[in-house]
Amino acid sequence: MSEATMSTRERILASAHAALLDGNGLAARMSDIARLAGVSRQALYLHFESRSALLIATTRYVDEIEDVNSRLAASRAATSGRERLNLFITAWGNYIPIIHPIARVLLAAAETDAAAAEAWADRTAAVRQGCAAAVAALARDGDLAPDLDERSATDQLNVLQSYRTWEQLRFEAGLDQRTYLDVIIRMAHRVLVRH
Amino acid sequence: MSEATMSTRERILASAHAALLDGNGLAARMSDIARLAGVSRQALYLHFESRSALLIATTRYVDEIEDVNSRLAASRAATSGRERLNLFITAWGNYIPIIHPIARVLLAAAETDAAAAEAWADRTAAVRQGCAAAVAALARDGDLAPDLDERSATDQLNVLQSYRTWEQLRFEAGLDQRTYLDVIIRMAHRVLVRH
DNA sequence: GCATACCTTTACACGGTGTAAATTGACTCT
DNA sequence: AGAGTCAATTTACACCGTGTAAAGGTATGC
Repeated sequence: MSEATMSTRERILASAHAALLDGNGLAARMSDIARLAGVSRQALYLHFESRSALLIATTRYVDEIEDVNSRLAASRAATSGRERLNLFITAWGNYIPIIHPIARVLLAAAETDAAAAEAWADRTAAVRQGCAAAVAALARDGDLAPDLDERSATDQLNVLQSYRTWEQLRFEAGLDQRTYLDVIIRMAHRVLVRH
Repeated sequence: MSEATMSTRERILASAHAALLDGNGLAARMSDIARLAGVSRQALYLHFESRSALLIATTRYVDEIEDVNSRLAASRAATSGRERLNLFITAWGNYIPIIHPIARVLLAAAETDAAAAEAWADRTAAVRQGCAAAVAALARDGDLAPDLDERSATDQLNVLQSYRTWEQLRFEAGLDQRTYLDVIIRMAHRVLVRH
């Protein structure tokens, strides 16, 4: 889809995405996005109610063009619970870097904007469901640590898989993506799997 | 120390603390803090360079009145590495709720303010040191999981002990403080300790 | 040839941070 | 008592970013 054939709305979304990816993420004011899209700042408000609404729409847009669903679908095909755990951690863990730049800003907006907070909550709920499914698969195989109920196991896996944990390990601890995945897989196994 | 005998600077810090504790944490604009301290908004700028500087000073102030140092000192007295791990997790885990309201806002400010970011980095570095010490004590006892080097073990403990992990388990997962501590202690043992 | 949809330009209100300058009041030093 | 100094006050304003408002332009379809 070339620039020219894209609808204005799509161009705005693509530009919001680019602005968020680009340089420190600080350059994503409404006027920056408008300039990138080749449109007036006011045109943004014709398509989106507010900055928050635009950010929320941008996450959905990226989910779509990066096809988050089929990425995660792979893990559902796994036969064993352990395998499913690995595949889910890998699939989600490799998607985090992709939505990170948008999520970062959406999360900041959620601090003051209720709609953004709710949009964020939706996303985390979806991830939690994936965690719950992986835990259920482990339990079905009898591989879940015997002192854990599924709910608590889900909480624990969810923390390991969280966006914030990724941020800390990648940026504060300085791990590369491959090492991050290794570390989380190791932690998840030790925490969740019977041994 | 009564209101009257406190220096203006102290009254400002106490008011900043109160404003941050109080109601959603949203009511901590410079003007709110000034009103609480019974002082003009401009007086705040006589004592602190900027809002960020005031937030940073407030964290130090709270660290002092809550005596974070002696709280953490307890864990250093432990004889075994395992005991030290437990004591450290408990001590820090019980301090997080106390600084949480301030840290929350400081962290938000760090998004755009370099000084705030650095102040935050200082704090996390201090916690990391505590993690490293606990890991070293485990290693000394031969209780560290054999597939871990101390650096990676410190990263992993640090993630479990992080402010963000606490936030997620307390507020997203809905655990109470006691359960949070139990969960983290369990995870830390399974992740770090040889078995 | 007219309506409609879409976008533009210009202008402004609002909230919050930060700066500037002139003024007041109290305390100290000699 | 008077000068100097320090802390705080009042008032006013600049700046930035979001969001609103209104009026004008242009292409497309009927």
